[in-house]
Amino acid sequence: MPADPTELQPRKQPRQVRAELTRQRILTAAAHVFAEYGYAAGTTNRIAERARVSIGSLYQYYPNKDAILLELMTRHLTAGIVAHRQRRDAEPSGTLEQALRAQVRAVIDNHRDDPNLLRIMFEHAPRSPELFRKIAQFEREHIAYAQQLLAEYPEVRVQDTYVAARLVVSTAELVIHKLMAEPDPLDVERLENEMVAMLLSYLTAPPRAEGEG
Amino acid sequence: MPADPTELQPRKQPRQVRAELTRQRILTAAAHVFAEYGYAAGTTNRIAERARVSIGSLYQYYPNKDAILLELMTRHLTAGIVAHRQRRDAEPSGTLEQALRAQVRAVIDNHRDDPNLLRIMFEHAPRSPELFRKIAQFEREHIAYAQQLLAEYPEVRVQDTYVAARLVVSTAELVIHKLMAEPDPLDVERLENEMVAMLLSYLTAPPRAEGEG
DNA sequence: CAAAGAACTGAGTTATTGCTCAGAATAGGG
DNA sequence: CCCTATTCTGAGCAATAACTCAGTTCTTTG
Repeated sequence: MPADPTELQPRKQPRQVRAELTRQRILTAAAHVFAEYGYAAGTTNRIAERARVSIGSLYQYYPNKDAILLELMTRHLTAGIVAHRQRRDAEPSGTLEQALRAQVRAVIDNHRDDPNLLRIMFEHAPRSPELFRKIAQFEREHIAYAQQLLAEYPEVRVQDTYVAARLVVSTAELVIHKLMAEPDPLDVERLENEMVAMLLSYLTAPPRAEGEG
Repeated sequence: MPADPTELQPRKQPRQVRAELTRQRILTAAAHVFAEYGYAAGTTNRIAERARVSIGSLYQYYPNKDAILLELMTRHLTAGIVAHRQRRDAEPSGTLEQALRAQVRAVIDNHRDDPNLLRIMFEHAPRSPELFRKIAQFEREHIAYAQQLLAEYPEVRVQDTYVAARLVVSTAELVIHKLMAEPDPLDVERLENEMVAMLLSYLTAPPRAEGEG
């Protein structure tokens, strides 16, 4: 439990090429080890062993175990944000259904990347303030984008686009990850269609009178 | 990591009243300690200390740490299943909206119980086969009930009630827990209404032609 | 090619924690 | 009130894992 936040920064900046390679090897090994053993049982010695690097080298670049997971998460989220912005700025969104489908696909692809590592990072997040902050920031950006998107379509008839955006983003993320996971993963195409259908019908349903039903 | 499944059974059955009290104190203390420190940092010594019981006593009733969490989870799920069956068998379900609302409310109440402990149990589940099995069984029952419910309402126009049931159950569970959690929890009443609206519109939307939109 | 410093090594230190066990305290039946 | 069974105690054992550091190897540079 690091009290000093600088303790999460890498200890030394590599000056030689081999050092950069070592860093990269450690990171790759950590991703595999965490995904296979989980965070607690993914020991630093195991990571070093898998990276074919001595434990001492590992601690030259990462002051502690948390710092390794933090960097993995940072890289993952950064890549996600970049891809996200590219999609947003590149082509026009098309119909509402197309836009929703694009978002749903992105989550599905994200899951396929490395479900185990992903799960471990998100599980560990509540105990690591740094991770928590990073994820929260990412989510905020996600929701802001979704809200902005909803505002573009007149057929979206929800009362409050902020609440709707949060609901849509959470639903897509959580439910897709859940239903793609073991045991009994759902057929991906089916899942995609149902998810799009659900979000679409929610967003475009006529506003309901109080106490209707 | 217990290899022998009998290692998860309590070691001895209490014969005197004080023993039963000790057992209960340990369990209550464990719930608090796990909720506050998480599973890894919630050490058995801390639990014993909080229960004002010696560490030796703890190990007379629980063969290892996992067994404590397992019993907490078992009690929680059992209570959930019982309440669930009572709701199902007691009154008629009413309209579809009313039935959905009842389910959504149940999840909300469930969350309010003890969100931290709940999160920890579900996080730890993947690493504990026993826990995993218990949860899976509970979910299966949940889905089966939902599927049966959907079949009762002609206005439900989904293709496959099994898939729809899984979607509905997962969505309610995950999204509610997420949006009620820190940071920035949503207003509960609002959440309830939106969730019901989303599920209802999904279930009753007219079937969509292929490639529509 | 030699000196300086960057990078690497891995046995060992330190701290933590799950869990044991020998014995003390308490309860209940005769 | 004694004897046996039950319950409780807590110092300490054993295992594990994060992390250090003194010394070695490799790179670069003047």
